[in-house]
Amino acid sequence: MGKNQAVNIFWFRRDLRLHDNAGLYHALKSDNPVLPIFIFDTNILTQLPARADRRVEFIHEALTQLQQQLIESGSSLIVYHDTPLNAFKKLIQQYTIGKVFTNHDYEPYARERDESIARFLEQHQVSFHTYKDQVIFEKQEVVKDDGRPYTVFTPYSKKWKATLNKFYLKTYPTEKYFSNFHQLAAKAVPSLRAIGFTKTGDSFPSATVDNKIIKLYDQQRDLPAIAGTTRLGVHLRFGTISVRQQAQKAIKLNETYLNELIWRDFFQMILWHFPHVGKGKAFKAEYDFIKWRNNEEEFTRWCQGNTGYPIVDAGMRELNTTGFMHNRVRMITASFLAKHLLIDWRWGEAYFAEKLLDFELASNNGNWQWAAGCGCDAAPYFRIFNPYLQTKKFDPELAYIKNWVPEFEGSNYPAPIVDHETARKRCLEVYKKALQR
DNA sequence: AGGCGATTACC
DNA sequence: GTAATCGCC
Repeated sequence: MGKNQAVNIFWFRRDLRLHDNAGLYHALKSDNPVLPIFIFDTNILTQLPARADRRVEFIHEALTQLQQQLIESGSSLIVYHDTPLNAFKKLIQQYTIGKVFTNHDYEPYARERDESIARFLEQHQVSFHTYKDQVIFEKQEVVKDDGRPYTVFTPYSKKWKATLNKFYLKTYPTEKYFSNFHQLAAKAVPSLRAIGFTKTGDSFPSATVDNKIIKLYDQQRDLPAIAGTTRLGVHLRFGTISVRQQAQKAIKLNETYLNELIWRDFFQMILWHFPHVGKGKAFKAEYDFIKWRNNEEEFTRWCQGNTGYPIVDAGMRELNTTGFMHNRVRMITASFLAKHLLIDWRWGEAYFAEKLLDFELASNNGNWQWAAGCGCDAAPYFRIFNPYLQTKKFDPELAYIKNWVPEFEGSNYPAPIVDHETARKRCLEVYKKALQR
């Protein structure tokens, strides 16, 4: 134990599971016993606006489960509450470390973090080994014939499907090697309170989903009144399920659902090749010339679900109440903010980022840019959702609206924040002006 | 992953 | 009158 026996480290980040975990598999097959760690990154936690945070709580629950499993293998997770650099400084003092293993993360902050950790480890003669785990294809694995990245989804998805074979969906049989975890006395996972947070009292979606939902996915996914989506986003985000196993199900059960998983790869790929989109820039630079109105009072009404457009308000209230919003309604509310209200899509992106349990930077940013028209393969600027027609198509019985905005027919319900036709024309003018430069 | 107005087709 | 089609935003 301690300094004498060399260990290798497996660093959990957004892959909070023991099964079918690429980096963990390679760690367990390596030359030393594996010490599993997790770092509550204070660089991130101190930026969070509230002390009750659904995502921190989700991670905490996932860690508690990991810990139980690790204890069964005679090992223990070591959880730090610090900056990653400080955590590794402590680790190096305490242990003789040969190698550090972890899985890829494609976000701008994560890339900088991993580069600095790699440099630090190198100075201490520790090698850093990283693996693809959270997507089926990453980086350069699916590119155009000339080697450049795709920026349009449909041809990307065709190449994605053509490239796919069993090899890419193979699960990593980590459980064969659990005896290679470093044996140590159980260490407690610090409480939420110890890392500066409180309970939200919310419950989280299940990590398993009825196959029927996936089978009917193409028919029901656009109807917000129906529980027709998987709600697995958060589990893919934090790796409490494996994307490979999920893709296997999708291939068996529903191609439309598989396409959603491909969108997820697509936006991670876009973020990797075009990191500026994750740093506040439009994918299409000319859209950064749009003169946003940015009316703060209107933004507040949008946030609170008081725009006088029932389908928009229903979505925002679902988000505020539950930390989830149905995807069809995400598109409607996003389009409404950018196009009807002419409020900078980045305000909306930030609001979703704060509220969504399943928040994923790559997908959230990609989809907001899609809705605002400034993304790769985006909705053309002149495609402006009509909230009433969207309601007629996707909530014809008004069941979703009645659930979240029960007063929508009463005299207490606000008049529309802006007339649809007026807003539509205004949007076309403002966008046109910016794009005609 | 649309919507709108005009035109045309059909009753 | 109303549904399908088209060009444009």
